[in-house]
Amino acid sequence: MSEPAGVPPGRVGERRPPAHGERTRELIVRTALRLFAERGYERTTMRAIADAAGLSVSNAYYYFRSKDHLVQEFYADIQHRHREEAAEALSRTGFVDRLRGVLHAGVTVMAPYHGFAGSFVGVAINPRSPSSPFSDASAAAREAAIGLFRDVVEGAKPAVDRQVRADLPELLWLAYLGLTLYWVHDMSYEQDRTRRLIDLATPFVGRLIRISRLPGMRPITTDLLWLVRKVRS
Amino acid sequence: MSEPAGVPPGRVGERRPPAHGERTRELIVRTALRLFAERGYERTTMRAIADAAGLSVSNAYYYFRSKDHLVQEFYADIQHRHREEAAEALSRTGFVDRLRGVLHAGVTVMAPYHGFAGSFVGVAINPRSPSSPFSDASAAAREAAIGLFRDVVEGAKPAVDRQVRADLPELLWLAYLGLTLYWVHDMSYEQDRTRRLIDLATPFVGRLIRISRLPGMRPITTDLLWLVRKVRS
DNA sequence: CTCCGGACTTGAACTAGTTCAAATCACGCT
DNA sequence: AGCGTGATTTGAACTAGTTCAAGTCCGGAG
Repeated sequence: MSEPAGVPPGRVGERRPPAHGERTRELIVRTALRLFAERGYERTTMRAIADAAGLSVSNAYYYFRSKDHLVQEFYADIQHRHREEAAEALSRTGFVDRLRGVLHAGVTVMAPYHGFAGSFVGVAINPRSPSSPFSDASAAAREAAIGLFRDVVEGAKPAVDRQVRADLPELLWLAYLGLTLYWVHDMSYEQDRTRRLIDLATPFVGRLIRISRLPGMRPITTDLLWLVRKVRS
Repeated sequence: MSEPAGVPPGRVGERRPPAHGERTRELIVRTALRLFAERGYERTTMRAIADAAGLSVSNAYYYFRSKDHLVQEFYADIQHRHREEAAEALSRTGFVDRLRGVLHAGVTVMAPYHGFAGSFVGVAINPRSPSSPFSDASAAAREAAIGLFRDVVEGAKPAVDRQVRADLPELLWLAYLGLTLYWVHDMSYEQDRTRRLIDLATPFVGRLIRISRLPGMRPITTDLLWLVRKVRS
């Protein structure tokens, strides 16, 4: 599994001296993303990608160690667009409004890929896969995603209770991963169920957070947060 | 994707007139399971399975439409052994004790497969896969698994609050799926983290259930259950 | 201009899941 | 015993991800 002799042409977030290959690399990504959207992941062969980009298959493999690594690129792209799509929601003030908006933005951005997202998730769920959300390789994308939820929390007015503020972004991100799993399995028209889940669950989350600081609940909240911290990898 | 001309040699739970092929079918399953345990999923090729069982590859495909379908068989096996391993825990009385025991039993049974369980989960998470826990094909296995948690709930003394009793088994099963995901990603020695999570989280679940019927909590519990029902496929 | 090393490309193979058309086998019926 | 039919079985191909060894290309050193 060590890097091939040639060169490791850079992970997602990495910057290197501008080589000529950068162009080719981007061409491959763009072509792959287009074909994924057109025909789905499994039915887009590496040969098809190479053909459509006007290269040889082995050349594509010079830039991406495997088809999985292309998926990683896909995530980076989605992540980026999620941020953009979420901008409007982040201009609101209420915590629940912000959270709901950001979640809907995520669903909106992923929508075109719903048909074959299962394949992607299947790849990503494997701890060994570079595109696993917990892998070192996707550390950058993960930080960005958690950062989005940090914005949700920190920009909220009235401010979120201090006790939970630190842990909440990561928890929300985890919940978002869960929501994605739900979405993948959601076969309703235009994934309406997922939309509805967001609309129903976000006020509930807000309520729980508000309740969490009532005198009677404090010890439970404390214990739960302790559990969460204890259990985090 | 319709059945091949020959015959659909039966889904997991199905009974058919005892054909000769039944033997062969079981031979394949046993061989595959052994090889999976020995070398993992990906490195066990269909050719290797066929060789070890003394058949041709295409013959194996006569009995199993795909490698994924073999995974389904794997789940059925695990499920069965989970039940056996859980027997002792189900002889206890306290809800938390029972739940904890059943969860530990699950982890114990899965342990030998931890190294490559990621591949299995990756296959199963795809809604299209027959081995998805939500698929029609695994309805039987799913019912059995939920049944296990129903036993946990219904056999508990003192009895679990009536309000949540109906929904709890399915929720616990979902939580168990989540626990499995955690376990897959748990790289600690002998998955100790997962064990610890079980030990910490089960009393917590017990506490939440007890609290849920306090007068102040009732409306929240009701709303949450309503949400759960609304959101279930 | 020429040469060198590293960046980039490529066609040909290799592997493994899957399919297919053509056997072969088993067995009840005549 | 001979036959028909459906159940089994098989070798050979096909597809697609991946690897490999052998180039080709390009920019800077001399």
